[in-house]
Amino acid sequence: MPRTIGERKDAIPALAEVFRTHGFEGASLSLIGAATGLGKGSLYNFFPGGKEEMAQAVLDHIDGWFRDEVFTPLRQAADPQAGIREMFRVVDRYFHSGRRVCLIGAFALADSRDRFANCVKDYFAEWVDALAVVLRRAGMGAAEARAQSEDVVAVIQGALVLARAANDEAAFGRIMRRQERRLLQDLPKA
Amino acid sequence: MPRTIGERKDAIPALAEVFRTHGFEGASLSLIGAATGLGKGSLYNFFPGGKEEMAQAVLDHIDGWFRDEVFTPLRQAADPQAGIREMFRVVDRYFHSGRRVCLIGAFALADSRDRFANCVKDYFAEWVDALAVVLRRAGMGAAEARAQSEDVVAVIQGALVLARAANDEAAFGRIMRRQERRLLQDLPKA
DNA sequence: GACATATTGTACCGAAAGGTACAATATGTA
DNA sequence: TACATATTGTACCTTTCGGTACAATATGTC
Repeated sequence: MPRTIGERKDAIPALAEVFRTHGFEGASLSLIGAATGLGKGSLYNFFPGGKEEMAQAVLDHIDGWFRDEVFTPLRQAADPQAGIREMFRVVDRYFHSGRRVCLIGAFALADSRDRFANCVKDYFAEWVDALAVVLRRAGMGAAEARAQSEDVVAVIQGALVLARAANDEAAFGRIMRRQERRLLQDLPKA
Repeated sequence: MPRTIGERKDAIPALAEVFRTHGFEGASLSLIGAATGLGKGSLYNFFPGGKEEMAQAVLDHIDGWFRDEVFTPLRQAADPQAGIREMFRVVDRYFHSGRRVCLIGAFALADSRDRFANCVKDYFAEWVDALAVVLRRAGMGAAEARAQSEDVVAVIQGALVLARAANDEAAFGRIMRRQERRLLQDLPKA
């Protein structure tokens, strides 16, 4: 039954890049067409809801990726310390060491936030929550775990802003490494 | 000589709000007209360069404001501790305790960064630099002062992202207060 | 009041936006 | 090969975009 000349999900990485680079408003259908190599026919075949559905698909994909590669591993880490270290490693890789922007963070600042409020909200809430879980498992009190998690997630987003503003990818790595060290130091001694 | 029915600078706060809310691409001339109460005639009379000049004027205004109210007071604070506390107070007020977004941070994430690269870059560089100056004056080593400053500026930007993403203004205040406390604690004892 | 200059509203422009319609084509199944 | 379905390119639609032209008006100076 499936015709499978192209597939909807094949377009998602290219879509993500376009939205990351130009934002929701700035990502015109002609840019999207160029980036994905798809004409309007295919685009509206795969995403009948137009741009909004395309962006939603990208957000869902990112959500899923972070759940599988970051949040769940964090929550289930056998060794909390190792789990935290792994989170920083994976996140650094995901953001291309600061050369890549967080689409959800960018959407949060623009008025596209209202359009995708649930996704945007849940993404950060889940991240903070997962990190808090592993910190508690490392022996930290509930209140401090929550506070530290909020700070870490915030600083990661801020580091992306700073790195891109200064056009200095190295800044992202510096900030991430310092944050990792501080967080591990603040862990109760085993 | 000046006709002074309206004035260019009177439009800047409204312009800033529009760009903050909708981003550069999203701020259409009709939105701008509605927000400022000015028709195209006036708009292009005051800003012959169009949208780009309007945004540039807003960025310049923000730059100047932060220089006068944040950076210079920081650098010249008689008492470094008090200066730092004052910075957090002024910044919290400026961002309406997290209800208001940082236009320059938002521009940094969007592709408007390239258009206004110098402004965006200098804003953060100056902030980090001014904070590092006061930290050194408080007795901190040069390297650590720089690192701490970078972290603080990053976390402020990240806090804005988080607060807006979660639609939870209180988050901004929480993160700011924790950061202030941590920074003051890390100061060398007098 | 007359004049030069600043300010403003309106009409208009070409280009590009997002989206729709649909005929042409490719594919898998029988 | 014939058929049903999925995919795709093209032409086209309306609306809005940023911007320009310019006549009308308001203002200050003399």
